[in-house]
Amino acid sequence: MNSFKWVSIILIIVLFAGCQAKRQFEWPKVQRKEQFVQHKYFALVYDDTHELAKWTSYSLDSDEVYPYVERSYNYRQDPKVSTFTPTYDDYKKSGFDRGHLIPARDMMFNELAQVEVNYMSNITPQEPSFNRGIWRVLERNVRRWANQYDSVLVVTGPVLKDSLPQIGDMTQFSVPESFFKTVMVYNDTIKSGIAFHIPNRKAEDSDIFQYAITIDSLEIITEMDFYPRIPRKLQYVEDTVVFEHWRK
DNA sequence: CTGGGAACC
DNA sequence: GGTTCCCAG
Repeated sequence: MNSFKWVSIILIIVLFAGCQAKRQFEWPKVQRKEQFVQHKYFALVYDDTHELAKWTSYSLDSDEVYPYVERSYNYRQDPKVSTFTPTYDDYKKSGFDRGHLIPARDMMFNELAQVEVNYMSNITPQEPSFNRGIWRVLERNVRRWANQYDSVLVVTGPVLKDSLPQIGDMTQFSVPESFFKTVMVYNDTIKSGIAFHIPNRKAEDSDIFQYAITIDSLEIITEMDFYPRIPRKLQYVEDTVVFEHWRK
């Protein structure tokens, strides 16, 4: 009886540790003092000086790409962000799109996902020609890769730095000069990563691969550690881009 | 909520 | 033409 009790406890600890490791693998390293928010379908860190998310992280599986619910335009305050975020009205007549970091289209597999994706913490000011142009093409490719590889891990964010231009009436927030996205395929068959760094303006080149870089290079630009739990032996996933894995 | 625009397949 | 980013009213 006693040994059964101990075996149970150890089993629970091992299972818990396993779950923790698996989940943590999905998002970048969280620094001290950062405001980390965990929703059901994605995680983010909110930057209170820029009043934007510093990064968002989610996984997209092939069976989530098919839309089951309608697209919502109900932009609400993120209940899990303790500080006040910019409002819907702050973007009115600003000349910028309310651009999603995690695409609304990727969270149409159920109602809660669609509610969460429209929280203002996931919204950033994007030049319309950027958001509706090359950014959308990149997002469409992410869905293609999710279908192709069953599941992808995606980290998306604005490149935040000092002295960005500010907009907003109620809440002042920064207008990023560029955005990034990392995509990681990590399963038993294939392990491969790619990053994109694209200016927040009409793209000179419509080919997304002109903006592709290694995850390592993006880590230098953003001063972030995107996949802190990746084993040392698999470092090539971050320091190389195998374009054949990503091109059609 | 409806209509329309732009970019890109 | 269809899809998917949106905005304005």
